[in-house]
Amino acid sequence: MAKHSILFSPVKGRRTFEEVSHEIKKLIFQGSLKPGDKLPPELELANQFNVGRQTIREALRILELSGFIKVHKGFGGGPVIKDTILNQIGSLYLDAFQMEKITIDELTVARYKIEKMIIQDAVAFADEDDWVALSENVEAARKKIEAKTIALEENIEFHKLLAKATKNHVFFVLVSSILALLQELLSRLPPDLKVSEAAVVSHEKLLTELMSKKGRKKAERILAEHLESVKNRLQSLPDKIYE
Amino acid sequence: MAKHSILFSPVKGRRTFEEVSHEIKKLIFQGSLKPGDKLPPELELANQFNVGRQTIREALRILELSGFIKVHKGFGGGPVIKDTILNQIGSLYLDAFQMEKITIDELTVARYKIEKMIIQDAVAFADEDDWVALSENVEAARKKIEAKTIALEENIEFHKLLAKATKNHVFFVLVSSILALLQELLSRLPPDLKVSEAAVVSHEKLLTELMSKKGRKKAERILAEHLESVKNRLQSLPDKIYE
DNA sequence: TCACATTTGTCCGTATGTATC
DNA sequence: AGATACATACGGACAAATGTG
Repeated sequence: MAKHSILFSPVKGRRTFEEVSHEIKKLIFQGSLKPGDKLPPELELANQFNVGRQTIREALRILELSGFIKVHKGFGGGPVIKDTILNQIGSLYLDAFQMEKITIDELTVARYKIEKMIIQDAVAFADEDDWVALSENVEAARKKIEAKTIALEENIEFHKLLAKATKNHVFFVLVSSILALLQELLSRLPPDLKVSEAAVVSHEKLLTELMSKKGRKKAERILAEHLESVKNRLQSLPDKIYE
Repeated sequence: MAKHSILFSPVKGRRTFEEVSHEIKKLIFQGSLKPGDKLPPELELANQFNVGRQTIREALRILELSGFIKVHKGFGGGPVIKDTILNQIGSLYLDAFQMEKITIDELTVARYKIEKMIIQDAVAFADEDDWVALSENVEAARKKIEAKTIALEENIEFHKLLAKATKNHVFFVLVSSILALLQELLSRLPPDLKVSEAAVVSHEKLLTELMSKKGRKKAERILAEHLESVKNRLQSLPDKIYE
């Protein structure tokens, strides 16, 4: 028993489906349920928790929206544990950004300032593994471009790897959620190979400057130009995302 | 009709309850549904959308978790539109916090760097209204302290007002979501009048320095000390938030 | 305090759609 | 192509909570 009752979640007024989703979350946090693991089908979950199917379904909706599971239909389907919940935060940000009437310009400015801060910490704290991961990323992106396919995932991943190199998980979460938003927005534009290639080139230059550990100022300039081009691309989006 | 078909959300594989929640979201974004407005009861929603009640309930779960509505039980109850969805992001961050094994230390460092960046923009872009709002905030907090009650909401609000003064909504959303997480964590600690008062004093000093427009360096130092004390308070939290 | 109406919360039975074998 | 196993969705029923008279 803890000294104070500070670690108990409120039970009063807790609905059954909240109880169920909380229990499953707990198993995930404890590591009993790992990414890729399959949960039993709804009917068996209902039996095991001794609740109705509707209750299970509402619990699954919560877990799904929170990003903990993905539900597959059909034979051999059912709820599967996902590997990250960060993308889900991004979609909530998308709603928040819509409600706060955020402009592409504000997004670009904020992203530039935050990522500028991040590359400072990245060069300070990155280890060999980080540089390898970043190099492999631009290499993979380059190969995709040469195969005439766009490298959206790799280009997004590049910025996540930078954030990871700071060794601060908060930056990683913040950048990941902003990037999830960005990916949402970019996915609404028609794919463009040239734009994708330009991004890869920017990343290559940026990485070179960062690794030289002397060209931080130049790296900042490359970052600014890179984000500006993304911004221009975003400008062609319609104002309202919800039709 | 738009030039490209980029503004259509995917309909493929869209489940009915997603369709319903999307429609209601749309009404909120359009302003047809404003905060405080009541949605019809589940059964009538089911009739209006011509779907079953189960479908409506799953749609409501999504809207609830996303922070768009709050559901009240009993007579005169039903779904009510909320005024902000930002707080909801905090609880998702709480999950990410657990999943990504974020430490109090990382949180403090990240918050300091981001808020440092924010006060730079705040002094640059704040107008008279912002300074008035900030002054009124510390005044209200001071009065609460003198009445021997803690000023948690005011102290959280102070940092939101700073972010608002940057005139960049992205910073506001980012800071709001981090603060929502912070509030979640602090609410798990027993209230402490002295700590709350110390925070108010810090805010007063910080504001004075910012308004003098000369003491930015000093303001940064005050901010650092202030966040450090919040950090020390958070250290007493148990490791696992989920019991 | 006591009914009473309203609305959410929960369960069950059944039917349909869908992906895999 | 057909059978299987699963999610999805509908309708009806009752319990529990909540505000009203």
